[in-house]
Amino acid sequence: MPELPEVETVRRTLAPIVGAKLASVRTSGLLLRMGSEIPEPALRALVGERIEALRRIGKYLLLDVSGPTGILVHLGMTGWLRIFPAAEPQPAHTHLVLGLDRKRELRYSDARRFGQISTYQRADERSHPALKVLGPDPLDASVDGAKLLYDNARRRNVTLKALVLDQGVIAGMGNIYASEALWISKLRPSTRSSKLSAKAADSLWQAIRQVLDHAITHGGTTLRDFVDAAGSSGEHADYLHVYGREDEPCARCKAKIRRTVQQGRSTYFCATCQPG
DNA sequence: CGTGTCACCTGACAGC
DNA sequence: TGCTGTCAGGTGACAC
Repeated sequence: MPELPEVETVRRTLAPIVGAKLASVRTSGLLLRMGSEIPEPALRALVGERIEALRRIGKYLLLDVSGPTGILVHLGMTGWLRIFPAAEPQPAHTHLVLGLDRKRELRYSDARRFGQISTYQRADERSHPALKVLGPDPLDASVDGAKLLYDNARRRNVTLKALVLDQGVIAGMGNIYASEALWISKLRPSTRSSKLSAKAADSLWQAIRQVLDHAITHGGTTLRDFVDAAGSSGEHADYLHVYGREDEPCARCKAKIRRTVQQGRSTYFCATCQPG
C-alpha cells in the first residue's frame, strides 16, 4: 500500500493527535513482519506521555513522545493508522490501539502483517537498525540527489528500477513511483545503472521529486485500500502515467504501455519514449 | 557483487 | 455458489 507519498499523507492527517496524551496501549498479540512482535511493554511504559511530533523518514513514521523513547511505524503493504472515536467498533486486523485523550484512539491495522512497530531512542534514532540502513529522504531539500543517484549508479551495475527502489540509496520510493519516475525521465527501467549519464541522473532525480510532490498534493495513490488517518482515499491514481496501464496509450507518444516483471514485481514503461 | 525466487500473510478478483 | 489461480503499494533470506 504505502510508499513515501502515502506515508507522508498519513503523517499530515495525523496532525490532530499532536499534543495528545497517551492513555492506554492494547495489542492483538499477533506477530508482524518477519515474526517481529509489537513491543507492548515498551509502549506501556510510555503511557502518560504526550505525542510531541510526527516525522517521517522514507516509509517510516516516527512518533516523538515526550520522553526519550519514540514509536517507529512501518505500514508494510496493507497497514494503516487512523484516528477513531473510542466508541467505534474495532475494524478487522487491528493490531495496536493507542488510547488518547478526548475518547480518541489511534489504531493500527494491517491485514497481511507485513508492517513493523518498534521503539527508538530519540537522542540516537539513526542507531535503530531499520533507520541505520536508509539513504536520505528525497524531500530533504539539503540532499544533492542527482549526485547521489549518479555516484550510486556508476559504482554499481543494477537496473535503474532496482537502483530507484533501493532504500539505502534513496528512502521512500516504491513500485508505483519507480515506474512513474522512470517514465517521466524517459529512462528504460531495465537499463544498467553503470551507463547512467550525469544528465540522465539529474533528470531522474527531478522526476522523482516531481512525482512524489505531485502524489502528496493529491493525498497519495489509492489503488485498492489506502486511506489516510481520517479515512479518506488518495486521488493520485487518476494521474498515474504508466503504473497499472498495460496496453493503454502512452500519454506522450500513444504507443502501448508495456508491462514486464523485474525482481518479481510489475514494471510499466513505454518502449518508444523510454529507449533502452 | 548481482539476480532470481521464495517467504511472510490475507484479501480481491477473474475465470471456470 | 464455490473453487482455483493470480495478483497486490514491502522487505529480507537464500541459492546460484
